[in-house]
Amino acid sequence: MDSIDSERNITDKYSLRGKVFNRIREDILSGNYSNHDELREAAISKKLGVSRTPVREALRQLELEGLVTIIPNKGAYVNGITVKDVDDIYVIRSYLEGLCAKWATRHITKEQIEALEEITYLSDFHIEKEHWDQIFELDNRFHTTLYHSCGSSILEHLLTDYHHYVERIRRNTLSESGRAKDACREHKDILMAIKNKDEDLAEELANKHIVLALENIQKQGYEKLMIKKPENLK
Amino acid sequence: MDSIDSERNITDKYSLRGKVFNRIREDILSGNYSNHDELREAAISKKLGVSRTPVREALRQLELEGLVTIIPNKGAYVNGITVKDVDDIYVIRSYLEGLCAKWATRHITKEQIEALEEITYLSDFHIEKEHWDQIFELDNRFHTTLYHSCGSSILEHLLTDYHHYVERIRRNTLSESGRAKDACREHKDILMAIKNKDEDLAEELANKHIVLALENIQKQGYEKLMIKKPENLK
DNA sequence: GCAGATACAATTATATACAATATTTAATTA
DNA sequence: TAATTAAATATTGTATATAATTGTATCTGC
Repeated sequence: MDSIDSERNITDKYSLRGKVFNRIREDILSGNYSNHDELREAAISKKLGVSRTPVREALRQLELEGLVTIIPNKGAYVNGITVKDVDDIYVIRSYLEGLCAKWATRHITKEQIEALEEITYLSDFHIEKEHWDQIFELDNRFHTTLYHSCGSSILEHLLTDYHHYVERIRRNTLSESGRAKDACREHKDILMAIKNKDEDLAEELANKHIVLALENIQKQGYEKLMIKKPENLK
Repeated sequence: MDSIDSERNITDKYSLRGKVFNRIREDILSGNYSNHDELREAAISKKLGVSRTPVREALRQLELEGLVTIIPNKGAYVNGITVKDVDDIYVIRSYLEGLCAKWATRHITKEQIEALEEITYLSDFHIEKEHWDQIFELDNRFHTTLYHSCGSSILEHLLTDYHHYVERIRRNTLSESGRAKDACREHKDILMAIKNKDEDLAEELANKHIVLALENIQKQGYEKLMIKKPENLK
């Protein structure tokens, strides 16, 4: 049940192009395509029952996102996400989530703090019950709320992108290990530092939170995590 | 003479869409459009003498880049770059350029070091002669070479994007102040740290390099820097 | 004069048609 | 047979046509 709203913006929900974009993106990130696979417009449009136009637009966007490479007059090719990419993204995220927490300390509102408190509170409940979908959903909401509270649309945009990029792997780590409990503990610590207006501590803790997440992934081994999901594509 | 190659990839040079993309992007970044201006497909395609298709594809890409907001079935609107955006980008860059220098220390090749040495050497010459175009060009090359040498395509992609984003403002600071000389000095120090395999120092210096650049911008005042360029659009 | 309905104009969204380019296959020649 | 060229085929690039949506102005009834 991929229930979290993967949409990057309103467009995606209402336009064909948005749906095509999300679909191809999802297929790449979840491993339904292999690296360097050729993405033929006609084939995709036929498979999805639309014309080539929305497919083209989606491919162009995916190119900008870095998930697809387009060679003019030749074709579009999958830029699969490698193990090294995941490592790099986590390190980059560790820096930026730190910065985000720091800025959030300055800009966060009362309402946002309360939202974060509710999230961590609820997380405890679902972790106890091992409701993996809800745990993942809440983890997402914690981070995106924090991104929004930092007061920088630039940083929010960037972190949201990366967060999404490693969505699949994050979902797996949260459910297939004891990571969820630790993560929730770390969330609470970060939130406490923010509430105490200690921006340096908030930065340090948020940074460490991502470093620990990466270490957890590495401990589990990537093979298990980046496995192809046997989705029925019909 | 906007001579530096603004192309993000090969596509841009050969396809209409790429040209349209670069043109609109350039117009937004240089202030030829005002914030929240509506970008009508028909008008742009007519102005540039192409059909609506490549214009649409370009607008979709610019949406992903964050420079344009698209409201479904309504229109595309300019997301101008604000003073706060510039500040944020510089702070984000300071973190990431630091990380880049750190990684470069581990992954840089002999040839790349030599390229960087040549760049700083040449810079001295052109700074002496106040050849602003060449100075800017060399500054670009120093940074992009460093981005490439860090061994992470993800980080390279990201930094290249931001570098481009603030291109106009960077060009102005380098030419309208004594910043060029300082910047070159800092480049040399960073390079020296990398050569000495001191990754922590390299990170610190690269970080500081961007912080100083921002302080310089703030000292000059943004108004002067973000001024609309009176390009003749014909 | 105003609230709501309706028709019309403007604009985007998608589909289709056509053109340009690249790739493959087959034929031809040394 | 191997290499080269030419025709056929497939694929992308661009333009145009049609459908759907939104915004606006006008009209109607009160």
